[in-house]
Amino acid sequence: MGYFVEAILPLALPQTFTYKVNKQEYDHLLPGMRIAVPFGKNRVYTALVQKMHQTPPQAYEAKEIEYILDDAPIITQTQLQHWAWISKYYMCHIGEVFKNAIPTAFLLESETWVCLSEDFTTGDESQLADDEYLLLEALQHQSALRITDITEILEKKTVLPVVNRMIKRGIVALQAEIKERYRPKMSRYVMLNHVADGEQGLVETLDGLKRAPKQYKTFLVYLDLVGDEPKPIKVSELKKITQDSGQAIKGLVKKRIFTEEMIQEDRIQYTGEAVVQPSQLNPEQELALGTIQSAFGENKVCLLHGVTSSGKTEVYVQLIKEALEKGEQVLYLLPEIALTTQLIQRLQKYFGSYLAVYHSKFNIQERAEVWQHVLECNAKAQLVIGARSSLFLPFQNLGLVIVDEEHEPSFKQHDPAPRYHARDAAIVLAKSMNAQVLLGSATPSLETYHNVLQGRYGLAEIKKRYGQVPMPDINLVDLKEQQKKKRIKGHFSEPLRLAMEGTLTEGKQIILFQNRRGFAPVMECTDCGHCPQCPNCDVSLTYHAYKRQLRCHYCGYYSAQVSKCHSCSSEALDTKGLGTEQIEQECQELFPDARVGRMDLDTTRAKHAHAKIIDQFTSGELDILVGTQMLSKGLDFKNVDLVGVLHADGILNFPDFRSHERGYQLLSQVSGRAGRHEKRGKVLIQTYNPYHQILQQVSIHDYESMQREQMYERRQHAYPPFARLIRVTFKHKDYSKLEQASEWFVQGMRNLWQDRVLGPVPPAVSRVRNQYIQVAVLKVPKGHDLATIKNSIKRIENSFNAIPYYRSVRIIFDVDPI
DNA sequence: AGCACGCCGACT
DNA sequence: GTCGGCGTGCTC
Repeated sequence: MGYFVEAILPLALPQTFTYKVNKQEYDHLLPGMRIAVPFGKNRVYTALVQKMHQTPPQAYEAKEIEYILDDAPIITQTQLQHWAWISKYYMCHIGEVFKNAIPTAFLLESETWVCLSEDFTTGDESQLADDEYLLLEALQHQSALRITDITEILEKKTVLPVVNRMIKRGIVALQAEIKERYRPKMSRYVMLNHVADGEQGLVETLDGLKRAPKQYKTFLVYLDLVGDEPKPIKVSELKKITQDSGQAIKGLVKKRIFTEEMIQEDRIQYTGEAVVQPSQLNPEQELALGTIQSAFGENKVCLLHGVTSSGKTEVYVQLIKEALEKGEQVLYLLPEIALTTQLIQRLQKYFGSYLAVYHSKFNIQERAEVWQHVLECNAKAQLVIGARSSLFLPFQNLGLVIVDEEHEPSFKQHDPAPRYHARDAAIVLAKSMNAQVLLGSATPSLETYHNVLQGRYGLAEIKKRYGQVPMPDINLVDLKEQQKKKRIKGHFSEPLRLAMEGTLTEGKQIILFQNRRGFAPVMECTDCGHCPQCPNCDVSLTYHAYKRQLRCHYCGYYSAQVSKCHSCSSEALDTKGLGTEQIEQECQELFPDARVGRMDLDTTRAKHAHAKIIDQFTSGELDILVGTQMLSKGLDFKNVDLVGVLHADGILNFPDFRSHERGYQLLSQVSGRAGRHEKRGKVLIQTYNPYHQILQQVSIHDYESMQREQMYERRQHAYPPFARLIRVTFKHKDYSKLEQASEWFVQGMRNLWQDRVLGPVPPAVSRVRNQYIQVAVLKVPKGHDLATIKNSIKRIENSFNAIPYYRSVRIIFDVDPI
């Protein structure tokens, strides 16, 4: 007898682990609380209590827990069940779900510290080796050192033998310390003091500052930055604009015109109250709302299929409002790229302080805070808007889930495990909590649409744009013909150039869309055709003009630009291909007076670069914006009249069964950026194949035909939504071992499922970070029991791992891969 | 997943 | 002879 706890550790291990607790701890602990537990020789992990019991383990002696971290569960029972579902459905370990689901601030990490032993006395240093002496000396200056510090001090990789020798001789000792990972980043902000508030106050204040020109200027800049509502402004930002050394601000604080406060970064945006009542719905929206509500009445998931800028958000707002009034929690899921300040500010106007944002870009304390609010059903986070991971928040009283841009592939987590689809997991979660689910899109995924056609989901449609704005006028430009007539300059056809010229003269804005960085320029030798390759991955290096470097997009490898061909030593090197950078340059050459901006992963990796470019574009500081797909989501630019797609074929011609569906979605979404207000927008799509079905369908906004044709194809070839896929990826650095091993595994699968197994084949990029890759796919037709099949795959994996030679090959399962 | 342990080649 | 590489096995 005794008291035990089953603990989930944040590791990719199949089982839970059993620890011993005393009676008192046993009475206190509940499933969902965190505990610190010893694991292995020298480590401590934050684990989660899965359940309590009194059955001692047979095969080993359970260790005691280190201590308890919570007074109450931070994970609900429902959530634990949902985690179990995710780990089973997506074939991953529960520990991986745990690690991914929880804000990192909740996962303490143990760190081993080395310090001088208590019974060490100076005097016996004489027999020490050089590095031992170095370590001792370092410890006499600093009381404790991390292993990584020691690695630096001794300038070698393996320092543990040295440390161990010294432990044996009683000179040093180890300390395991648990530390909180998080340290909030505070910045100084200033805000208008209440005294100076109001029109009257402002005038008086300005009068009072007449004799302090620097302060006067600073004050004006502040007013300019805040706009109508008083909010704190970062001191460093203010300083930068006013070129102030800090004296002026100090003066203003001293005069009590400003108040000073330290505010945590990123937390600033969600103050402020609801200021606007939701607007009246138009008849189409009203109708859609009714349909949605009746689907909810039958406890059905409902799809809201509304064309771009049909005002789907207003319908959401209505539903959210109703749920909030009932005191229910609401989760609003969006793809990461659509989580822009634009949308958040808009929702904030309606819901004010009920709104919380949960998103990986926010700091970990902020996330931990939202977590707490949700757990306590606090009104401050009654409405959560976030990317896929917000699915894991500890909702207790969830009433409504909205999955906006439901078709977006980024709802599926790719790496690391759990490789879950947020939309699908949200539907499962909502079912278990009796919450309603609304999926929204202008271009629904075929999976969802299939469910609609089958009658499983309800369907509400809005076919008109909001406020009588007509759908954009989409034209296809035949590049082949243009080429024949020699009308192409760079990558711009004549119609596109003319349209751009016209738009610029009218003072309107242009968005140019160039899909994916895969088309980034590669260096090529014009003599022998050689093109520099990444030494670690199976891809060509791409040329980045702004740093004059060749870079690998897969592993980050880079080299200075080469001046000679490695293969034939010729100096005739040229960049070919089509990247956003090159388009930007060409734009500048064609329209020297236009102000051109660019947005892609490279320009926007820096923290606020993204927002800055969008701001510049919105405020009219830029005329032309060149970018990748991140431009297609959630942005509402009022002044854009023209959208140009430079090379549509690149979107349609890649070898994936979803490429046509994806192409339709992408092009429709991008086109939707044109003419969102008043005037009818124009879209020009350049292509070598203007008769392509998908392009034709895009140009007349014919989702219906696209859907019907694609469904037919999918049914013919037994692809989703008519079958489920399970992808198995194999990775190893030894190519021939990988080949043998994957062949062995796939043979095992083929014995059970014959020709429904595809592969193994190397993927498009067959080596990344020096690891070779093979991929196999199993098609599971609808009606087969997925759980049984997964068990069989797991059994094959077990036999596979029993073969020592194969065991080092990494196997990754991806259920419903995207 | 980490991380220790143990075996083997390549350098002082 | 030690250093550092990598394969193997274990973690309650």
